[in-house]
Amino acid sequence: MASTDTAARILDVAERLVQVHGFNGFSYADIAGELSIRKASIHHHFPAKADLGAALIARYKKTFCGALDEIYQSRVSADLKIQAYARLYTNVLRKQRMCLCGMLAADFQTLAKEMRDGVTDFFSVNEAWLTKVLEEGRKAKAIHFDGRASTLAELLVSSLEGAMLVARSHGKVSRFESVVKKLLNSLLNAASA
Amino acid sequence: MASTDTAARILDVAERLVQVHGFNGFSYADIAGELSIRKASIHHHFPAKADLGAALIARYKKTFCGALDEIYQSRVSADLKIQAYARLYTNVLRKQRMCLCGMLAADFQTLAKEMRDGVTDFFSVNEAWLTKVLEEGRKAKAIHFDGRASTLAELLVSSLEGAMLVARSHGKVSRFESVVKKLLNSLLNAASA
DNA sequence: AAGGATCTACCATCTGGTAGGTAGGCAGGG
DNA sequence: CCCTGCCTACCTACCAGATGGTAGATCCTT
Repeated sequence: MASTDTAARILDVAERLVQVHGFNGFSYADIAGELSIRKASIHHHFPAKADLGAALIARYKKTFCGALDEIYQSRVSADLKIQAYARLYTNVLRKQRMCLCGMLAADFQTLAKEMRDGVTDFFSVNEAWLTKVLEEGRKAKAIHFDGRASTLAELLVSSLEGAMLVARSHGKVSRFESVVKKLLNSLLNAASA
Repeated sequence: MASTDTAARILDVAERLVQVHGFNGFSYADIAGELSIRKASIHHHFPAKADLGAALIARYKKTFCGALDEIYQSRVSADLKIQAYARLYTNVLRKQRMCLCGMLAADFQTLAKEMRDGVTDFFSVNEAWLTKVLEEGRKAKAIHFDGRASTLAELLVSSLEGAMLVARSHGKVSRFESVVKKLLNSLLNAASA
């Protein structure tokens, strides 16, 4: 019980540190200090930093997929689903954080293979989900766009990640929101959020 | 002479290392090893890592602004100018690199103030340039869009940076290119590249 | 008693950075 | 013309602190 709890608290702190400072911008000592435990305890739960990173990605992906499922289950039109999707990003940015996998994409070349695969898969899952929603939305005439849904899905993921990245250096969530509104309006012929 | 040369070679290596590994993903020792000089020599030219980073940003910005000027001077329509702008990004990605300031935007929270200001300014300069080109293009009816040009400029920068970020983890330039084509097509009613 | 969880104490290596010295170039003064 | 002084570039050698990681003891719960 205490075990699970500590492991979860380690992941909580590590997740925030990665999202704010990047994977190479924090150390086991930072986590230990914040939780008032020893570095060795962290190594007990996550032997190497790559293990911690992999666990971080797995948990983040699981949570994110849960949110995607929930949005998908909600019986609303496709454009509202996409807007809800974008709101997932806004909520992360509100916490002054970058998307975990977006941040790890920047650190990509320095990551262990297991972590790289996790990051790549995260984006693939996102794109697959969006592709599905876009295709269904087009069929139902809830949204209108030309070309392959998958390309549009890739564009949406790219733009949202990029908007977070740039907005963070401006320190303004409002900038992110106006950009996203413009993005969805232009790409989906959707009503403004 | 030799001075300038060494400093420039240090910047060349450091630039690539930042663009590939991030600002916290390389050390003075990495640069020294690659150039077969000693760490102290690098400290001679750039006393602290933040000085190196600031010089990196300044040089990158200067080069980039030169390219922007050149595009602006070319007497082509606005949509072709925007396409040329996007090609600047493609050329960086072809070298398997992330935009220097895009990468630094990820590391933003760990940077010294001078570097932060440089990164923020880089994006502002880009957005200002795009805003100008977009407004002129709209006036000349070369491109068509609704709303503020500045918002669209912010969207373009965000999307291009994000597309680079995500494409790098997929290792595919082609993915970046198709996304950018879709982006420009959708936003500017422009001819395909 | 056994197990996991946590601790203290350590380690080798790497980090950014400093101190101090050497070699060469170039000015000015005798 | 040569000597002196100074400057820049670069070096060796070093440092304190941080890094990821390990070994082994202790504690706590079942």
